[in-house]
Amino acid sequence: MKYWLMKTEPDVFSIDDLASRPDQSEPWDGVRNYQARNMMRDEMKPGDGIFFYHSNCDVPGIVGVARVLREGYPDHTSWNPESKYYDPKSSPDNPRWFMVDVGFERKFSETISLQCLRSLSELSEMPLVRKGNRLSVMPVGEYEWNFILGLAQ
DNA sequence: GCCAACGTTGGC
DNA sequence: GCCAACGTTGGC
Repeated sequence: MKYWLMKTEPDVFSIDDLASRPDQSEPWDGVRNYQARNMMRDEMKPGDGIFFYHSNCDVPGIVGVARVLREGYPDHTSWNPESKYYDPKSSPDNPRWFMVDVGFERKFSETISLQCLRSLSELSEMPLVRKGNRLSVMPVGEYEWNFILGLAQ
């Protein structure tokens, strides 16, 4: 089992949105970055843990835990001309973009802010706290996973 | 294959 | 809103 961190802008899709879905799950569509795609297509497996991260907001940080429910499959929004995620180079026969299904697990009582994560030397190896990291899906080590869960009590 | 121009991300 | 960092595009 592996661990991940997935970023989302809460104005677009927040952990509360995930929790209030009828089945508390959501296809993680719209990722248009090759590194992130490769992880979703090739590496993420059902049962893997996900830190749910809010970006571009008042207090950016980890707000809870989700779980991979379904491994990578083609992101159909990529061949829908009506979608804002449309990519003319993607088609059902030759899908360019992939997504996973994500399920709600828990919301932390308080956001573990990026500022807090940056301040902890134990987490200095995380890609998240490295300067200029823009990946919306990134792996989390088992040590960091458990350490951060400890912060959340 | 290089690299300048351009677009996007995301913290601040 | 600014801007640094980084990814993508496309001319050559």
